[in-house]
Amino acid sequence: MTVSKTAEKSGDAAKGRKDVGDAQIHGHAEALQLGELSEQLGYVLKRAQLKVFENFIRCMASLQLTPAQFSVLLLVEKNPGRNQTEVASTLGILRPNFVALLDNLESRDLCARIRSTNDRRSHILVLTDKGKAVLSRAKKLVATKHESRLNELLEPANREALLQMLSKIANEF
Amino acid sequence: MTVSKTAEKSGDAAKGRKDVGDAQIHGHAEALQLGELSEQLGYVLKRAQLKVFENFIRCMASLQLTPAQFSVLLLVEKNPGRNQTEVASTLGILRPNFVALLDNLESRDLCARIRSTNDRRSHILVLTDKGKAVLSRAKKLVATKHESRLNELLEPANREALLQMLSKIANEF
DNA sequence: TATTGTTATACTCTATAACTATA
DNA sequence: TATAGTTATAGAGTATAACAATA
Repeated sequence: MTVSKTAEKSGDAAKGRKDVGDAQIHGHAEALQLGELSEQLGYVLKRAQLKVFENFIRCMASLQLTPAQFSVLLLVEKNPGRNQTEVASTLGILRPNFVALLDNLESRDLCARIRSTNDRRSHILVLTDKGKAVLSRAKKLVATKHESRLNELLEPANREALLQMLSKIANEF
Repeated sequence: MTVSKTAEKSGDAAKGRKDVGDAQIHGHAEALQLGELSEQLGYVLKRAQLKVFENFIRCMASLQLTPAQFSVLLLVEKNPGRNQTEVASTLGILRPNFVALLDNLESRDLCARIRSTNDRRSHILVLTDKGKAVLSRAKKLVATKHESRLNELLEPANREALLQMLSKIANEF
């Protein structure tokens, strides 16, 4: 919302000179001061989230899996036999919006809708063999390319603390 | 992307019973297992971010300020006299998308565009008196309603560590 | 009557190209 | 020629209402 994916240049910062004569003539080259913005949790959270998604998408380019698609595959693998409503609502996806997402995964033969015999209104979701194979490769990519990048930035203990705090916010805020 | 704003009920969890007979007949009532999803930084980050924005918007309802609008007011207050391109790009907002956002703030007399005398292509941005007053009230609302809520959840030291890790991710990932 | 999956639709955010006025 | 602000437009993501099939 506040933040886009490109446009990250952010100017070339003040080069340590005292006079601003150049800026007066040719325009300000100095980066703006973020001030209180850098203390705003929502702002920093949003920018961090965009960066992480961006990196995720880049790491998954060869498999063409978005974060949302990956989350569906993970959840269906862990909970085979659940219906669309259950899977969608667990992920916070509205049922109408889940249809196109599933159409995509199904058309790529990654997952399948099966009419439930108990309740013929329901579509039970399962991963196809190809879906399982792709998910397995996806997990490896996440581990070797995506998470490894994160581990360079944060200490393992910090990484765990970060996840725990974010979960707390997600669940209790 | 993976996550919507409503649809947060997430089922009423398993009630500690052993048999799943009821589920077999009337459908699964048990919550799905998140599994590896709860360890995915991107997933947790996104859900936390949505919760924080949701709360922010609720806290700001009386002033009708979105997170994006608040971030613009904060940045212009801290850096008066910069032009649209500078402010927008600092916030990661694309220039074309910044126009409507500014139109809105200007129509509410919160900020003003002033044609620069140095470079008549540029619009210098400043807060109006009303803009300063509204921003001041907004900051108080953020402190008393929004941040106070966060402080109930996290220890002050943890809050600072969280912000620092998120900044690191936002800037270096 | 209620629920599942679905369609249609609208609104917001984000992204790109191209115009205008200035430089 | 290049840049600032703007317009138009397209694409995601998200939201609500309503329908057919089934319970």
